[in-house]
Amino acid sequence: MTVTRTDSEPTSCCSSVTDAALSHDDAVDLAARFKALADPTRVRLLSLVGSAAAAEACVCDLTEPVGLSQPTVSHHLKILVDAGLLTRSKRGVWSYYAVVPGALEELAASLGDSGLHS
Amino acid sequence: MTVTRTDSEPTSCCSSVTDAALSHDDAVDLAARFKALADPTRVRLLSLVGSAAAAEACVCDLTEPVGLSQPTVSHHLKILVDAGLLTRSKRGVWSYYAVVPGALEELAASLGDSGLHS
DNA sequence: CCCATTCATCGACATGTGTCAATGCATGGG
DNA sequence: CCCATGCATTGACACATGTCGATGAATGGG
Repeated sequence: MTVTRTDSEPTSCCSSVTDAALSHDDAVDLAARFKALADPTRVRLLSLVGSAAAAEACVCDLTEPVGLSQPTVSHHLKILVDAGLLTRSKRGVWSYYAVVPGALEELAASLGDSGLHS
Repeated sequence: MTVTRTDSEPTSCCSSVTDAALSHDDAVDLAARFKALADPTRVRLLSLVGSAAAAEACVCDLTEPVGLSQPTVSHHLKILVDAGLLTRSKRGVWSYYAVVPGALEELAASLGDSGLHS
């Protein structure tokens, strides 16, 4: 449940938080993605997947570094996938997670590209 | 309570999430700041304050746009201040809030400057 | 065909979070 | 000196969230 941000192309293209007063819907959309990053475990998982040698990682490689149970790790990974920050590709018995290209950059742009004109 | 991120200069200077595996403490620090943005009301408040004509706003100017009670707005503003995203300056009976210069840009850098080398 | 492995889902629990009404606390005007 | 005003704090409540053990589902090997 939660966000289920299936795809939904960016509701507004190039607005940053402090550029103009955000609409209610834009604020909801932005906050939903930030909420996915509002947990140390998920930030760490994103970091682990993104910095992996093969640019992807399976759950079995992630449980030990974060020190949590497998169901909990799967739970966090699902949240990151639903937020559009990770992708999941199942090959054989393994589920490989990878960072969505440009997703973090887009989020960063929504945050602070207002600093570019200062 | 919550974060009480009084100041604490950035524990790590120039690391982005997907650059290398974040340490546990770095992940906690990053997630704490993202948590402040993990609510639509707070994103909206940040937007309202940042886009205000005088670059600052008092509580009385913010309650009506977000459609919440005054205590709730004060609560959210306190969270944003504790996260180091807003400053509060009291003049007379009014409390004026302003966006901390560079705070959002720094957060954005921690997020996605890894995209610059792609 | 059976079993081990990998992962997702479920149910349950403690804790955290957003919200409000009521109250407290300064400040400034009469 | 008293009172109105703007804001912060408190207490309370419903709800969301992180975590785990147990279970289910799918794949691949013997």
